[in-house]
Amino acid sequence: MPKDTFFNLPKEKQERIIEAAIDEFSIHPFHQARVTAIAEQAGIAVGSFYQYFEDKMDLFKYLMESVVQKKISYINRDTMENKGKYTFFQLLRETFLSGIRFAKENPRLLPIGLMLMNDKALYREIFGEHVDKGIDFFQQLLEEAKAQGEIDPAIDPRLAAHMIAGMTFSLSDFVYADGKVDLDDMVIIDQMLYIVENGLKKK
Amino acid sequence: MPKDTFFNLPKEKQERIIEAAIDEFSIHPFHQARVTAIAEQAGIAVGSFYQYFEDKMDLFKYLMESVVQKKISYINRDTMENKGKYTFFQLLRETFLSGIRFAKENPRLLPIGLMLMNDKALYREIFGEHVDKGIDFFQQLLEEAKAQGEIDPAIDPRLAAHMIAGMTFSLSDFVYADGKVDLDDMVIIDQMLYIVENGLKKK
Amino acid sequence: MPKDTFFNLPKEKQERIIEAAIDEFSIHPFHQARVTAIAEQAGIAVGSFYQYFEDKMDLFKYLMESVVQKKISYINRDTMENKGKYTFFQLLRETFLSGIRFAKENPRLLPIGLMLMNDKALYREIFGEHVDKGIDFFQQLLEEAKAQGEIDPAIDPRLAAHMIAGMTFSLSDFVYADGKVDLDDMVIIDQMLYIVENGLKKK
Amino acid sequence: MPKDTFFNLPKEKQERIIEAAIDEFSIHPFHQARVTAIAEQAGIAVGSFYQYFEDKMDLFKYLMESVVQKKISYINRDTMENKGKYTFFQLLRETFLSGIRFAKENPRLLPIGLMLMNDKALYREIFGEHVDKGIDFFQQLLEEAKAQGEIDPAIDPRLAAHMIAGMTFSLSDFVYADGKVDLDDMVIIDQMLYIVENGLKKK
DNA sequence: GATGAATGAGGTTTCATTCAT
DNA sequence: AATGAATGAAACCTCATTCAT
Repeated sequence: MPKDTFFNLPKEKQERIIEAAIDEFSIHPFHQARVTAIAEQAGIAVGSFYQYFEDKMDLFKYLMESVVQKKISYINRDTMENKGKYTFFQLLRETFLSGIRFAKENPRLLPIGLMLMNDKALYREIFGEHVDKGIDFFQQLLEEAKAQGEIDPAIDPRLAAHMIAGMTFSLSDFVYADGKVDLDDMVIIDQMLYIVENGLKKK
Repeated sequence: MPKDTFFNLPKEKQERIIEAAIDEFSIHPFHQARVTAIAEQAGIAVGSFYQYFEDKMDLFKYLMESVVQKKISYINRDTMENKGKYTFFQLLRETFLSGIRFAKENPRLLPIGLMLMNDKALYREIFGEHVDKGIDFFQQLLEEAKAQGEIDPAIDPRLAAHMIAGMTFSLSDFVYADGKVDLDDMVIIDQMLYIVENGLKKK
Repeated sequence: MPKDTFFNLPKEKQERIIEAAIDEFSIHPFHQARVTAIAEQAGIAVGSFYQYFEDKMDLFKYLMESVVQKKISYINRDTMENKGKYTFFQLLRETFLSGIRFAKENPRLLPIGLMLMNDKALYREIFGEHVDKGIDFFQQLLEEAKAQGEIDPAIDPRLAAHMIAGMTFSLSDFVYADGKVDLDDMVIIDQMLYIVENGLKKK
Repeated sequence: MPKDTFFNLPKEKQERIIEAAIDEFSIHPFHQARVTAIAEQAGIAVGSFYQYFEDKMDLFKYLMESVVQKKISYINRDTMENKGKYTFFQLLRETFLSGIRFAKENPRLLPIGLMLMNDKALYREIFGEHVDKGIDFFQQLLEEAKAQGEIDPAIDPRLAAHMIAGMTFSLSDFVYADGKVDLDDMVIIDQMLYIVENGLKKK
């Protein structure tokens, strides 16, 4: 956790530091990211950095937790409130939509998350043992949907959850990284869902 | 490229070095991986390392290119020869199967690939600007299949290619990392294909 | 020398700062002692510290000089006033007694003094070139006693002074640090003096 | 323990490094001593330092253990072999003599030992919990001598041991630090012993 | 070719001191 | 006077790479 001194800073300065950190961490994996670079970019002295944060890891953890919070809030805000009213595929649509919006509005966060995902040692240090929450989330949705008869009974929910979770990565990646795309978001989502829906729904 | 001295080494020694490198790079991201550790593990002197390779990057590039070659060869060997005889979904099945076999037989390569995937600066240094070959590959298959009328004409091939490429990651991940699985590989593949096929095929 | 601002402080606050300093310096050698820790412990801001003292050394010097003053006053108060009435060995007894009382009442000062004693560079910076005052003190007493015929004429006063000064260290150390002791202070002193007296007195 | 690389070095280079270390540690307390200064003085690169030693503490521990070994060897060589033939006071004389010779021949080691003595935390890290061996040594000698009837039965051996151990410090200090001395070593020793003997021996 | 010691740039972190309020 | 954030010079230590044998 950042020290109080950090939170006492004017919002604008907090922003600058966080932005600088995101810049650095989105280009370099954790161990390669340099505190000096962050401080420089943020326009503060290295010493100041250590007034605000315990150490490099402290900032990184804070960043990661913020990202998770932020991402969850994106989804929750739009989607979860109306969970009851939606069919599984409608929920999925909302979730994808949130995911895309998040990716578009925070493009540099994605690589950081991905790097973290693939440095198991680091991941564990930050989130502990528990595996990807996203997969669990989709699995539960799928099980409920299956119980409701929305989903083809032949389908294994955990496997399908893995696939869908993977797709959200592809999706984000697709939207912001692939230069060749000219479809607009809605169309992309609808295309994806069309495929997924046909793939999963009860016939 | 490794120096001639490396290729003049007895195969057995080459192997030992490559294995040691894979060990190290599969645990640590490139910049965190230590030349000394590789040399130690391989049972050679650090000085020798620099007789064989220009520097750390030289070895890493070589490794990555080998992996790509190896992965392609896995797929080619079993699949591509019979490309003409298969339907798209049969080809996909073969491809997935090869992918799983590759992942199972070379489990330590996966994390290396993933780390690389997400360190854009590094990725570019090694593979240049060109994006993921896998996506291009699936896109081409899909376009051909669409032309043959196997695929729902409403589907955008590039998007679908992205999704499928993403799935191969999920797949590998699922197969060897998710402790909860007790399905055997064949069943997993069939389940996945069942979903994909329903999602994509012409109705 | 502390600045005027320090002496203008309410006594209670001065005390708090001095106590905090003693705490810190008795645990860590000078260079290891942290100004921040002292300020924290004293409940003042770091900035304030520098309103009161030129720098860390300024406080330390002041502390050391106070200690010397205090120690001398301990001895003087009880002993020196009656210097004329006592024999050398009685004086010595009083001095030892004062020393023990001082050590018991100010246990944290001892380690500071010892550390200082052994960091010659520091010692010189604080007390200049002049050597241990304690030795001079005992030497003078001894010379007077020798003149009075109390002391064995074969004895070299400076050497004996060194020995006695050394003993005061052992004594303090013995009294408050050696767990195995169960003699009470008086007995210890008397034992020591018994030895010293037999060693020195004219036969 | 230094690494093998250190012991594989030519003796001359080992010497140079040890000398440089003694230089630095005899001027500055452990935490203030700079690895860079040692390396510079020894004419090696900082990196090399870390090829030879685990870290600064590693070198320091090695140094301290060497000192203890060396000091013990000084005493043993001359004294302990003939332990049976000597009276207590003769043994003491030999011990003092060894002590002085050691101090004269290794003048810079003394301050290091003293600094260590007074940084309890450090002392414990290096020698563990066990208290000053010197005191135990003298205590045992005293008890044996008391049993033999050499020592005044009124004397408490532990207290006397403390005093004598303290004297060895004063002694070393006296010999090499006090500019005013012009007595030669033998005379000093004899003077001291004269006092001690009169103080302790049975009447 | 093989070895492993030697090198030194570079990274993180600490902390005395200054500064602005 | 009081505050506590800001500063930046060091310090320790790592490790890719070079060098000498």
